Amino acid sequence: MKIYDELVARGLIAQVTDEEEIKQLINNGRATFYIGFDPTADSLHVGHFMALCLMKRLQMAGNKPVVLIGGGTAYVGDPSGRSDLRSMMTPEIIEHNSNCFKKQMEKFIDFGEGKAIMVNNADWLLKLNYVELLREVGTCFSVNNMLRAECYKQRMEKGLSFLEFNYMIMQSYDFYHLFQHYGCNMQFGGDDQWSNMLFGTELIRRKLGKDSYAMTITLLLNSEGNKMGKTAKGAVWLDPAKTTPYEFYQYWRNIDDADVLKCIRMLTFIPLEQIDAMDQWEGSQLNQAKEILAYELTKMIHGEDEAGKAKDTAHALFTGGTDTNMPATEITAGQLTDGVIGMVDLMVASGLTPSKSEARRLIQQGGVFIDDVKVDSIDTYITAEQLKTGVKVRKGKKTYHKAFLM
RNA sequence: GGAGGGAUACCCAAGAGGCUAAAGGGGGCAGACUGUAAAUCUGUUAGCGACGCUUUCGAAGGUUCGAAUCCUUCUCCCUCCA
Repeated sequence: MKIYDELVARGLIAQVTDEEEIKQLINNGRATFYIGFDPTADSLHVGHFMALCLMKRLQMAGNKPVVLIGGGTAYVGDPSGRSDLRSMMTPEIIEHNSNCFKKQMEKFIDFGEGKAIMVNNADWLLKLNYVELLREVGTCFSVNNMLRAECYKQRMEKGLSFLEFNYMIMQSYDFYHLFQHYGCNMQFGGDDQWSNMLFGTELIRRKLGKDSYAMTITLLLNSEGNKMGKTAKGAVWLDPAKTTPYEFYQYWRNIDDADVLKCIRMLTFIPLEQIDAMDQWEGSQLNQAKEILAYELTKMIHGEDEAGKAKDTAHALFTGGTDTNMPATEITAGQLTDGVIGMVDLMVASGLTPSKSEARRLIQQGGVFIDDVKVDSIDTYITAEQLKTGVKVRKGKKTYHKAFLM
């Protein structure tokens, strides 16, 4: 199966400008394509991961990826998919985030000689002169058309600042720049980028009279139509310091039935025939599929060792065994009073609850367990002896934490 | 620049001098049921030395025994006119 058909079969492609042409280009490894990543945080998240996977797949098929770090566009801020103004980032933060992105990407994409390149649009965008830019590309953009773009429509009611309105022009300019200087003839991105990307191809056509192509990746939505990779606490990060491998594993392990196969198809490199076989799975077998998904993804991001550990830990915890890999907190002697620590304080010390009030509430509702025995009073105390061997604190059904005394 | 409207907890949204730590919904968390899923039902959802105390209704002042509610100034947002 050719790469393009595989992408379609995996459900990765959302929209394309010229299907035949794009098919030809990528199937024959003749595309030089770019995907932009704005450094809005100090770690990549699941959304970026999809784009990187696509990049990897295309690279394996002989195409040349260009990773564009949006060090310049981050100064402006993309209004797409946002209902309010982004807070402006300082140059220092942008710089820092860009570096973090770089490091994480190098794990996925082979930046070897001639294989792929990484560029930063700060290198050309920040040098632009306002009036010169207006004269160079200003006539190529119709405000009427821009306002019709989906990404702005949503903002017409809430308000859209001129700063953000210009984001599209910056992104279009990037494509134009890369087309000229790096022979980049294709742009990929999330589906929310579609209008920004189209204006890029339009700019190239008007300025250079050449064709260029754009393709968007399906947004990873769950069965309820919300973006995946987000939790109440924020994004699911790829940086192990922000989302531990175990948490990462658990995120996928706990996914809805309805979303498992879709995720396996879109995110893993498991051969399609194998995935098609899983399509029939139901009930407890489908539960197995979640484990496969969680393991595969954790392996890709954190490596085989970490994935194995996460899996073992999960098995041990959920089947009642003991395991040393669960998140742990060290209690110091100073936190003890008369050789004991109150259950409420222990909850807070281990980060299981943000406040004592919440810890109390949780205990009163019967949601806290020590070594799998329900804690039935907020006046429960844990002794130094117990802590020396380590106690397993469980909050609810799924959150485990170990506390021990050094 | 002018005329109106608005800002309430994680989000949406009621409240218009004491009965309000603030209705309702969403989301989150926990319990029951389960397959570490979904759906459903129940509880809970500011903090703390906890039948009490402290902080919280955009910000700062003021009136009052008492303010999310009344007054003054300021900040931000929206709509209409220019």
